[in-house]
Amino acid sequence: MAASQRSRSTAAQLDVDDQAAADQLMTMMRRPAAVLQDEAAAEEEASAAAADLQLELRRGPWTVDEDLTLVNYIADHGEGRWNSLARAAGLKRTGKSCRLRWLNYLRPDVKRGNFTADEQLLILDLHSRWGNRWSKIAQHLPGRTDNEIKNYWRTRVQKHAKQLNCDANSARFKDAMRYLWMPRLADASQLGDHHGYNSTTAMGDAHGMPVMTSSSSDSFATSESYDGGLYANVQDNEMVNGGDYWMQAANKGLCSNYESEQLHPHEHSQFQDPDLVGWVQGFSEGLSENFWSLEDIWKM
DNA sequence: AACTTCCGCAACCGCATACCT
DNA sequence: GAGGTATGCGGTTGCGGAAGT
Repeated sequence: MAASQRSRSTAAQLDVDDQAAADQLMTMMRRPAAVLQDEAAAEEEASAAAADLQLELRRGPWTVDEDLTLVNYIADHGEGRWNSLARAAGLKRTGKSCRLRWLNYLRPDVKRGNFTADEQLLILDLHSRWGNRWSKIAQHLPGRTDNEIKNYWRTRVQKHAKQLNCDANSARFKDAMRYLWMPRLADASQLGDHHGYNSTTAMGDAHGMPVMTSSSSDSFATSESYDGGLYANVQDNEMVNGGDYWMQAANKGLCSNYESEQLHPHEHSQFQDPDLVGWVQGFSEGLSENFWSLEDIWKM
């Protein structure tokens, strides 16, 4: 779904009448969260008893008012202690629900919009190493949530795997990713295209907020934990072309299962599974030219 | 125009782990 | 160490809009 498309949670309730509330929400979301204050704890205790009376909990999509309440409360009292926070804020939601809403949607630093080439490349690389460790992967994509990455994987990557009649976790599909998809993403990255495919048209999100399709250069520049990784190579513009990119990636041990001479598919068709040679080459001739075009990759 | 199918994503659920008393 | 609670994580669901017929 395009970044500009309204989210499910707000599509139903965000009409003209809600615009003022949405504007207020926008403003609040930009406020830095204050540290948790001691008096807040006292407030929470006092309100907990009263809140016990209102046992009916809301579920489903969040309203703008609920968002506002949550953002306001966190701005004043900080996040954490979600169950008591939910009660103290007067939200008829579980602490879990509040936490999820905040982390996945309301946090000021949540980046929305399509994944850039860098981000896609990083996701593919990290997933090949860690599997479905979405939270761990998300730690290396500033502003992206595990939920978003998980959805990306399920809707885009697995869709292509399905079209190829193979499992997304199969060695065959991983090879296709390594030898066809990732090099092209790396090339795109080298060309300086750090924006999502439809970023130019994604001017606003569900709340009318500007979609943060900031360049990955900006966002990744602050990543400190992924040292010496694939991303760092891309960001530092150390490599001039895809070949150098993969050579250096290999030298840094980033392509775990492959020797450096195996890394460039057009020069070395030495696959983990010999049967894959013809299979992958098939994609490089015929179908793959369309199937694995950069545009298709962006669209995924 | 009406209906159906497909797709993307927010939100929920269950479980595991961490933390506190 | 036991029990209870809070938090985090990954899998799954279901809604709403887009696309297709």
